Amino acid sequence: MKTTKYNIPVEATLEVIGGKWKVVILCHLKEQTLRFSELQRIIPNITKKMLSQQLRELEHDGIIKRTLYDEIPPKVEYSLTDEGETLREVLDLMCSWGNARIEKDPNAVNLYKEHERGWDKTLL
Amino acid sequence: MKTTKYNIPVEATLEVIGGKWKVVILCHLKEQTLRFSELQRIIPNITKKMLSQQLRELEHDGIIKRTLYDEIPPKVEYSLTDEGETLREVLDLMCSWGNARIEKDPNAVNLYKEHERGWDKTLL
DNA sequence: CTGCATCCTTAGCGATACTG
DNA sequence: CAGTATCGCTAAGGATGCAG
Repeated sequence: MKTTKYNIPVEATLEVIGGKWKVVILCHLKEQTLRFSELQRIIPNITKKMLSQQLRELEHDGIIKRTLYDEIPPKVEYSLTDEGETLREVLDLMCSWGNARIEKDPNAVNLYKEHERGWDKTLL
Repeated sequence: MKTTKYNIPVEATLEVIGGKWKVVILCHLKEQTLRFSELQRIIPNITKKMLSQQLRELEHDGIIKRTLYDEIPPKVEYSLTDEGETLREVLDLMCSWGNARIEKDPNAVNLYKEHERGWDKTLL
């Protein structure tokens, strides 16, 4: 039983979409239903373990829906639930804010954390 | 010079407001200018080190403004910059989404009390 | 009051191997 | 294809003390 008390309501949001990967995953799923392997491909830096873990948590929180097709080979699709759809506005805004920031100053963003690994993926 | 590329633009947003504390800090600062000690008081679980660290990063990223009053004892105020103001929509939405989610969960809503000090240890 | 320095703990995350 | 299991590292985060 969960006995968490929030000091401020936004912590409830962070509990659901916080962490390194969930917003990225949801930003893809809000555009289209995707299979596990498709998510892996368009999120190049995530490991299977993390992807699986984050998807399970999002499913547990009622944000995404997991559809298993009983085929060989297995096929699983992930999509937003109705509850997940209520996040669409938030996700859209976060995406467009990121876009605006990148266009404003493409360099300023990474001046601070020099230690961070650069991603040379051609995919964007 | 190293150039960091994002696989998806929203990662630029996460780089600025990601982590455990920044959204919480900004949700307070979007309502009012606050001193260091005031932030410490209304975010009971944050340590001085983390608060200081997160504030510095937010300042470096141009999101908040640090105003030092040359007094004894020292007085420092934090507020949103114009760039920080562009986050207000995002923050507002995240806050209201959290509110809505709490209201859906009778258990959590009963445990939540705004601006009360510390955690209710009787519930932990 | 506002913070930085130091040391330490933790848990998030990753690499790899394995399974139905 | 879609995961799980195990191990281990590292960076995030925490406790404490010192300083302007």
